[in-house]
This record gives sequence, C-alpha cells and structure tokens, in this order.
Amino acid sequence: MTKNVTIKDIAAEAGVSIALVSFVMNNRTEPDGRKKYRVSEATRDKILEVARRLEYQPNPAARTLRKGKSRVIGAVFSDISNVFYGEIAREMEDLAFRHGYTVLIGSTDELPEKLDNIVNSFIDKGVDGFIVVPCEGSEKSIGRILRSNIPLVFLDRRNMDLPAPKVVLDNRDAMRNAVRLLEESGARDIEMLSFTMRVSSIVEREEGFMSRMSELGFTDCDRRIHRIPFHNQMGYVQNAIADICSRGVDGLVFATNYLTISSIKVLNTMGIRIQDDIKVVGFDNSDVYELFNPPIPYVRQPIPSMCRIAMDYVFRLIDGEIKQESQIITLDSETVMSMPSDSHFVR
Amino acid sequence: MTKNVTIKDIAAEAGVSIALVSFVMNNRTEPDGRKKYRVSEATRDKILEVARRLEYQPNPAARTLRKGKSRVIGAVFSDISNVFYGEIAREMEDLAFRHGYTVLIGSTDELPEKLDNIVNSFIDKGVDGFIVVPCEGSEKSIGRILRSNIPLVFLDRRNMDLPAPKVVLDNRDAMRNAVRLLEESGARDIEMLSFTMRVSSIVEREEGFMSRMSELGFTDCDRRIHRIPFHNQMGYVQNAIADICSRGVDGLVFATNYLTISSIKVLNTMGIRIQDDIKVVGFDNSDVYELFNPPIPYVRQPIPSMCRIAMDYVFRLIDGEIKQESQIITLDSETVMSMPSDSHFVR
DNA sequence: ATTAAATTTGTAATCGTTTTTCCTGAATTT
DNA sequence: AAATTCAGGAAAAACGATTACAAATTTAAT
Repeated sequence: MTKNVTIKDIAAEAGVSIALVSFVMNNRTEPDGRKKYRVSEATRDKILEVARRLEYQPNPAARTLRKGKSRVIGAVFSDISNVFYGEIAREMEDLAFRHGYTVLIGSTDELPEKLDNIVNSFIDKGVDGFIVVPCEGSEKSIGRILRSNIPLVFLDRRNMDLPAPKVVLDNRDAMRNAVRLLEESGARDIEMLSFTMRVSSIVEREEGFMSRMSELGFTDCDRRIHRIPFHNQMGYVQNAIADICSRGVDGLVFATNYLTISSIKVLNTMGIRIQDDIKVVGFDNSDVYELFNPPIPYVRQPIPSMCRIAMDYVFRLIDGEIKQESQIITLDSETVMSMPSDSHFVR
Repeated sequence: MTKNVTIKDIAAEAGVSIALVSFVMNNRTEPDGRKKYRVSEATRDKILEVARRLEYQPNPAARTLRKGKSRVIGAVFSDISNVFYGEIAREMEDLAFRHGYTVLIGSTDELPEKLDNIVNSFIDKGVDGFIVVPCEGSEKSIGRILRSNIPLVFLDRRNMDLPAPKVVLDNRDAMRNAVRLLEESGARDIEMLSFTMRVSSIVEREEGFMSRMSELGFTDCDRRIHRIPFHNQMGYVQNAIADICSRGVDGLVFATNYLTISSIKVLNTMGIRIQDDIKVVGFDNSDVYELFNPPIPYVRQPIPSMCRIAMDYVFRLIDGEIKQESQIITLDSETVMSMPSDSHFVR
C-alpha cells in the first residue's frame, strides 16, 4: 500500500550493494563447500541491523518471478464445508506449512465448470502444484494442468488414466468390510445407497458391495444398489429410504458420509429404529454414530496417511526428485466398531 | 517448469511489440474517453489468435510485481476442520471467486505462535487482505499486519481495540435467547458450559447468560458457568458434565458448537436422557440435533451474512474505497426449533 | 617487496508484465 | 501546400529480487 521497504533501500542505508543485501537476507551457505558468496561479519551484521530497523519484508512477487516458484499448493475438493474434506484440508495445511508452503482451496460441488474455473484461477495464481479430487467431466481442465507442466496428484479418485500419481482408498475392500460388519451383526437382506455419479470411488465401492454380496450367494446384486443424483439429494434420499424400508431390508450400507448421515436422519424421522429395525454401517466418521446404542460402526479412511503420501508426491515432483507418471497408491480402510478414543479431540 | 509462453513469444510470432500484446490481452478500454492505446481489428485478432494457439498463460508473479496486487485473501481461523469454520471458508471462497480472488487458509488452533507463523507466511506470500479470527495473545502478530498496511477485517471476535472493522455476532443477545428457549421448555435450574479462553465471543456469551439469569432472579450467576480449557477438552467436558448432572441441573447452554456436541455425546453415554432428564440448547448448527425427539433447539449464526459483510469490507479496503478504522458490525442470531418428529429416542 | 591466492563486494543482466512516452505516416483542415 | 489531427504502434522504464561474473581488496607465499 504505502511505499514498502525494498532491498535497495537497505543497500542505500547500509552503504553496500543490493547484491550483498540479497545474499545476506538469504544467508546462502555454500552448498558443496565450493567457493560462494561470503560476507564479512561486520557488513552482515550491519545489513541485518538495517533490515530489522526498517522492517524489511521481501517482496514475494519479485522473488517468485525470479525463481519461478511460488510455494503455494492448489487443493481442489468437492466441498470444503464437508467434514471429510475439511479434515483433509486441515491435514494438508499442516503438512504444507512444515515445508514452507501454503494451500489454496477450491470447492467444485462436483461441477466440471466450477472445477475449470478453479483450475484456471489457480494456474493464474501460479501454484507450484495441484492436489485434485477430480469430478465427472473434468478431463479437459485436468489436461490444462498437465500441459502447463504443473505437478499434479490425484486424491480420493482415479477416474482418469493420466500420467499422475493417484492416492486412493481400497474402496472395494472397504465396502466388502462394511457388508461383512452387517453380516456379523445378523443382517441378511442387505442393500446399498449410492450416487449415480460415476467417479472411481463410488464405482469401486459399488463393486465391493456386489463382490461380497455375490459371495454370499445373491444374484441380483446390482438391483440392490440405489443410486440417486448428487445434486439436490435430500428428496431422493427420502424416497430411496422409504422404498428400501417398504421392502423389509434389514441392512444398509452407504457410498459416502453424506449419504450415511442424511439416511440416518431420514430413518430416525420415519421412526425406524436403527440397529434394531434396520442395521447400518456408516462411511467415514461422524459425530452422530456414537449417539446410537450400540454405536453405529463405520468404515474409516486413513486421512492423515492419504494426505501425507499425496503431499509427499507433490513436493517431490516440484523438487524434481521424481518425474510424474501414472501410478496408483492404494490405502487400506479401517473398520471401527467401538467409541473413538478421547485423543480424537486433541490436535 | 518447461519454458512457458510469454508475452514476448507472442509479440515475436505476431510480429508486433510486446506492449501491444499486453494491451490486447488486458483489453484496456479508454477509462475517461481520453487518448489511449488503439489497436486495429486486424492486429487485435492476430494477437488473440496467436495467444490462443500458443496457449498463453500470463505470469502472475510478473503481473503482481508490476501492479502490486496479488488478488489473494488470507483467512485465519481457529480450525478449518471445524464445520463452523468450514462453512465460513466455503462462503468466503465463493465470494472471493466472484471478485476474482482466491483464499489462503490457516488454522491457529487458538495458539498465538501458530497464528504468528500463519500471518508471517501470508504476508510473505503477498496477500492483498486479511480476514482474521484472532486468538488470545495474538496482538503482536496482528500489529504486524497493521504495520504492513495490508487491509484487515476481524471476524467472529473483536477482542482487540485496533483500527479495523470487526464483524461479529450479537453474542450477548444470542445467549439470552438460548436461555429463554430453555425457560420456555420448562427448565429452571440452568447452567452454562464455556471455555476459560477470554476471547470476546466467549466472554460476551457468558455475559448474555448472566444477564438473563439475573433477570430471572438468580444471584449466583457466575457460579453457574463452568469453564474448561480449550486444549485437550474432552476429559474436562466429561468431568464438567458429571458435576453438573450430580447437582440436578435441568437446563444447559453452551458457548460453542464443539462444547455442545461433545457434551451431548457425554450425556448420551452416561445414559442421561436429553430433553427429558436435562434440557439443552445448542450453539451453531449440527447434524446431531435433529436425531433427538424433540429435536434439540439451537442458536444459529448468520454465516452467509457475516462472510458477505466481512469480504465486502476487505474488498473495499483493498480498492481504497474506504479507509480502515475501528468499527463494529453486529449481526443478530437466529433461534431454531425444528419440528418434533415421530421418531423414537436416540439411545 | 612482489606476485599469487583468497576473500569480500559491486555491476549488470534477468525474470514477465504494465504503462508512460514518443514516433510515424496518413487523413483532414485551412 | 502547409499545418494540424489522429490512428496505430514501438521503445523503454519500471516493479523487486536473484545470481553469474568481474573487480577490488586483503592475505599469504616466496
């Protein structure tokens, strides 16, 4: 806003060249012991003193322009106000900070146009790397990231065969486990609530469901999956649940946390006793599970590991330690039946 | 990464000067009808064609360096994985996008050192404006923002008498309403669960509680407030709730959403019937409220308005339309009592 | 003392845009 | 025909930092 202190001002004030100031400010240590810029103690101290006195703040734009790196990561999720992504964002923020990076966040609402806007905007802001949860129809925008040569890592979904690491849950196995939990608690007539959206996570969870169900001898597995549109879902959930209950289903699994929670609300409102009239297994953690007796078991994603691995990839891609190619990193889910421990609240 | 297309490449390819390219790319129209750059249709088209063909992406750092504006807002919250801040973040993201801005997010965990780190990092990244939920002891870091002449707006809290707009809830009134809801549902012996943290929102909510309680004729109002430390709170919540219940309290209000939800969980685990053995009113929205019968009423903050107003201030400060000075914008809370359903008790 | 080597510091190019100033030739006016 | 406009465009100076290279100075070696 007002005239900011620049390296030049410091140089003038300290009576040295700007190069020297730059050197001191960055305190470059000889990387390989070879000859490098050295500064006498005296001048170094004087420069530092002046910098402090004038409250020097290096200009990030100039630095970025020169170095070609902004130390900003762009994270593109479905919706940051969804706790699942909220936790991911939090984890990434912490990891990024430890590496001197910050995180820009964008929510797509599963709309390719929004994703496109965000991607363009982030490229325009000069992010050094992307972490993206791709929505349906986002191929074109993702292509732009690739062509811009900005490092890219996919998270949560791998529904595009592009040369980038993909950090995902073993969704198939996760849903098989969910069904198994229901079996163990005595459910026999099990169905699934899912989205029509064809993204890998959803599709694979449905596959896991069908896989286990056919092992159990069911032949109409696909008919046991109820798919509702992602947008304006609440009405559809009500209808689906009403339909499911009318047919005396006694076990229910869900493709996402959102479906789980809204279904629980609907069941509750309808006066259907959860874990008694119908058994359910949740997907992702939620505050509501432990309000039931017994608590609603659920399948949990290892969010910290997912984030750590994904961020590690972007950093290494940015640093040029590895080159970007198609690879899939699959993480195991955890099934949780007891109450979460207190440590859950400690950060 | 690889050589990016610059304005210079386009100029060469189109056989014009770089100035012309810049002019066309920014499509500057004469601001006051005075003499300005004029470009013939032909050259304009050619430049645009070349730019498109070469997939030109303007370099944001260079632009920022030249213009002195980054079009990035820094948002500093307590914890982005808390739904309350998640919703705020989402709202801000949308508003920012409409104005061509993006949002950097930082979580302080109510720790002044973390806030300090975030603030420094954001200043270093060159944000154009700050929206901050200040935590205890963050005066020094906030001072740095002020001295950097970066526009600043406080959100949710106003516990610092500094020259910046403060967009806050009418916390006093909100909590008076919460108590009133309890009165109406028949509670007589009402207490409050709060944090030891002395930030304005908490303090004012406590004041509201005491204000209404003394109107009701209670003289020991302050003794009716249980304050627990913010960090590692779960154990404290358990103790506090146990203590409260042992004294036959029949109504309970909470200073935050976190306290509400964890208390509900504890009460539930202890086998205490909410709205029956003890009546509660929640603070901020939550998925859990409507699982009870009748649903737990709550006090809601007008998040969209808060964000709209706060963002409006930063934008106008950035544009120099207004000058930064101390002022407080107070918003009214809403009390929500959803319809009772025919659901059974959650237990 | 003289020269070579080592240490400290300055010069200038560069990163990619934006923006002010100025130049050219043609059209219009007088 | 000379003077005046004006459209269309080029040149160059910023913006603030980094960094290769050269220059100056000190120290060491003979």
